[in-house]
Amino acid sequence: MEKLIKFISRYAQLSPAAIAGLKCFAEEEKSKKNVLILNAGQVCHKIWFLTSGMVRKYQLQDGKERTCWIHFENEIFTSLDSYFSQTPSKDIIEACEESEIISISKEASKELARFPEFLSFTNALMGEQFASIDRVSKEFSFMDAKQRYNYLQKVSPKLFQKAKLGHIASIMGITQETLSRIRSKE
Amino acid sequence: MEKLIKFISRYAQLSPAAIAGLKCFAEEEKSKKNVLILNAGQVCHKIWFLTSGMVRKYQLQDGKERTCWIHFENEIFTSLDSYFSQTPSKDIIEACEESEIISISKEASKELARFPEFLSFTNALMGEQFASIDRVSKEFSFMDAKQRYNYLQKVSPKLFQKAKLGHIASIMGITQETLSRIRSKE
DNA sequence: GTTTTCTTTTGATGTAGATCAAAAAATCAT
DNA sequence: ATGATTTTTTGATCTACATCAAAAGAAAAC
Repeated sequence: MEKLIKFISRYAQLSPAAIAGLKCFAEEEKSKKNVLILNAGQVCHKIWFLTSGMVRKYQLQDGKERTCWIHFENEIFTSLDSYFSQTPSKDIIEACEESEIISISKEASKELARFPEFLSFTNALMGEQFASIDRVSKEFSFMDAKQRYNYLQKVSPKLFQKAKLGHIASIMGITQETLSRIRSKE
Repeated sequence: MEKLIKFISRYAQLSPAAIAGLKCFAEEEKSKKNVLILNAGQVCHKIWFLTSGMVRKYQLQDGKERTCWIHFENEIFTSLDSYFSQTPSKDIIEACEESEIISISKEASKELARFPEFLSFTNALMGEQFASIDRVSKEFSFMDAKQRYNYLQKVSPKLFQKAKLGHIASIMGITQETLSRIRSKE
């Protein structure tokens, strides 16, 4: 919980009351390796904070897994589409290894919105995420495979230390074979 | 202005005071054909509503124009990245034809945030945009050129009535020649 | 109504990355 | 350790789309 509070305070100063509220509404959970945190078809009611471990978000497309992103500790994750539109999720979220997560439900968020600091936190976070999604998705679309490789190594070095090749390739929008060949030519 | 109020009331019920505030802070502008609304390098301080006309958002990449999207009447637009991160824009926004727009500056937004209806409008809008960007960008990345063509025709038929082939192709992430060939095979 | 300019189409050729198949390497279970 | 399973690499071939070049068509200017 301390890690989450520290995370939030990078965006807004939390009053003791807000911290108490957070402790009351946020739930700490553990998830074992390969266990699903969210399955396709479910409506996503929560936003999660990853205290420790590694979590993968992917979709099934024609029977194939398409990895969207892999999160590491001190990151926030959810199924954006499902959470905000409250429709069944296409995203599947799974723990890649034993992970500790904190969940905040949509209702809890509404309660916490009574604290203005919390509201400015969520606003700042959403703005940051917006900017980041917009920027990264455009930059990515201009790059070829090699450039994406270099870019990803910069923005998420942990990915290359911990994730499987196939998953990294999928994030890059290429096949595992192509990524293997890129790597061998370095 | 009436169109904007109507647009907002799809998300939140506006009180007479909020409407008065909006009329006070929102600025109506006209933009002639091929005039830039936002240039690359500028920090974007506004969100715009397009009352009438047609507006294109693009970036320059290695001297080439890459069209991100084209907006039509009753749509909201801005440079997401620049507006939310307050960094110089890579996006260039231009009126493709004589257009009427309404601008709301970041400061005006802050003032208007005193009206809770306005806050719930922006929250709902941001949530919807989030969901939409997340969903569309993923769906798009799974599709080949022909599928993107069919998809775009569904979600933005106006695009095909009014925009140039080269711009549509650019949105699809392909060359104009390829789009021309796709069209000829229908 | 011609000429100029801009937009779209058509053709020939090139290439990044996909697909299929199988070997090699690494990890796991017993 | 030893075999079983998973992950990564390597090779051969294929394909969707890019690039370059030029013709055809449409729109704008005079």
